[in-house]
Amino acid sequence: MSTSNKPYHHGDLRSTLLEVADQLIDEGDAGAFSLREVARRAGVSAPATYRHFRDKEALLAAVAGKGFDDFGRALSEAVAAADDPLAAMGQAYVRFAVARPGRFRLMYGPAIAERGRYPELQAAWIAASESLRAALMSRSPSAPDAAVTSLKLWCMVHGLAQLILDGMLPGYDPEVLARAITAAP
Amino acid sequence: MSTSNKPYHHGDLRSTLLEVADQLIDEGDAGAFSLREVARRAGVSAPATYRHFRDKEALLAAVAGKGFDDFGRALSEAVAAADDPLAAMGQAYVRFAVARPGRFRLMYGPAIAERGRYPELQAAWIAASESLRAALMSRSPSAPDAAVTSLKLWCMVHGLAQLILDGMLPGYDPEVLARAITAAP
DNA sequence: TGTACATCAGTGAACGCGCGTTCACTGATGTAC
DNA sequence: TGTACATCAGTGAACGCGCGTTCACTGATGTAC
Repeated sequence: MSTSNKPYHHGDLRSTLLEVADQLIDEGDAGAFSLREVARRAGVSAPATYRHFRDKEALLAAVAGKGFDDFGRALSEAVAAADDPLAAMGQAYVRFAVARPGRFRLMYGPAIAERGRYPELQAAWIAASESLRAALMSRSPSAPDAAVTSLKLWCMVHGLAQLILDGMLPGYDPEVLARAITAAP
Repeated sequence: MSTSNKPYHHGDLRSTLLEVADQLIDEGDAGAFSLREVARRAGVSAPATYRHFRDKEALLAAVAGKGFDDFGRALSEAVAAADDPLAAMGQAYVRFAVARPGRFRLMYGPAIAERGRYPELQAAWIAASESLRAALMSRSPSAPDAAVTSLKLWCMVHGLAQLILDGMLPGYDPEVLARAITAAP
């Protein structure tokens, strides 16, 4: 079949579905995401998605995996170019969450019941967590309590992102909050 | 009608619905919550719920409000009895989340689109945040950067709770993590 | 005490909906000879 | 070059489902006289 017969997607359908799903995840209220809507936007029938993903959750897992890829990249880029790697990471972390709340919630939230069922997702998370760890350890890499300090910092930054997304800090600029939180003591 | 005709709930239906909904919110995977299931468990027809709540979201908001009441109470009880109020609060915070993840997610998450539409929920949150604030300020109440320090601590504790619920810290005992995080520096 | 009446919490039936997933199929593409 | 055939990505129809919500109703309860 020629490309002109399928005007709504170019290249392989799998990538198109991923892109569309990645967009859709950030629209409307939570739970508005559906396989059928993804197919509709890709200009394809709903069953066609089953050629590329086992089921709805597998598609979500793929989107989440892509999310962690982007996340890791964003973190390490921010860290690489910064004087204060930790502060840069914190700001990048929060910026990532604020830019795409639905994607962030998908990545961290309960929509995917067992992450262990998706090796690619697992791998993407592990890769991202390496970038994260590097930034978390940047201030005092060899202190005896480095593990606890890292955990504290991660919780702090992650908690800030969550609280902002959940509307618990209304009226504050996320960037300002992120800077305040990650400022060197 | 006599009480014996309605064996599944005692006292006013509104309270029964609240209790049942509060239980249900922590069962199964997210999104399994439905008005119809709540009514079923209360031994009542689905439309009966509309005598007591405008709609599904209003019921959820009521449950969330009750959640914040309990939350605030748990925090201040923990704080009151402790040598180290901050550590006690942190542990109570995490314990609350771990004990009832669904309820915690409902309270903080996006299930209720606009919290502002539910004055009781708003009030419950404000009351709970007072207990929280008291604990957050307990270590250095008059330091010049008390606001930022409080925010940091809140983010830290909240982030830890979220990361545990989201399965990002598998294999660790939540209590131990909470203690580690809130230990005095 | 008895009766007419208003109130109102709860009922059962029905509405329209969109969902995830399955099924048998079609028709284009690539390959073997 | 031509032909028979296998492959396989995508289709349209259909499945069964449970949902939130509305509607006209019933029947018990409380009140006024």
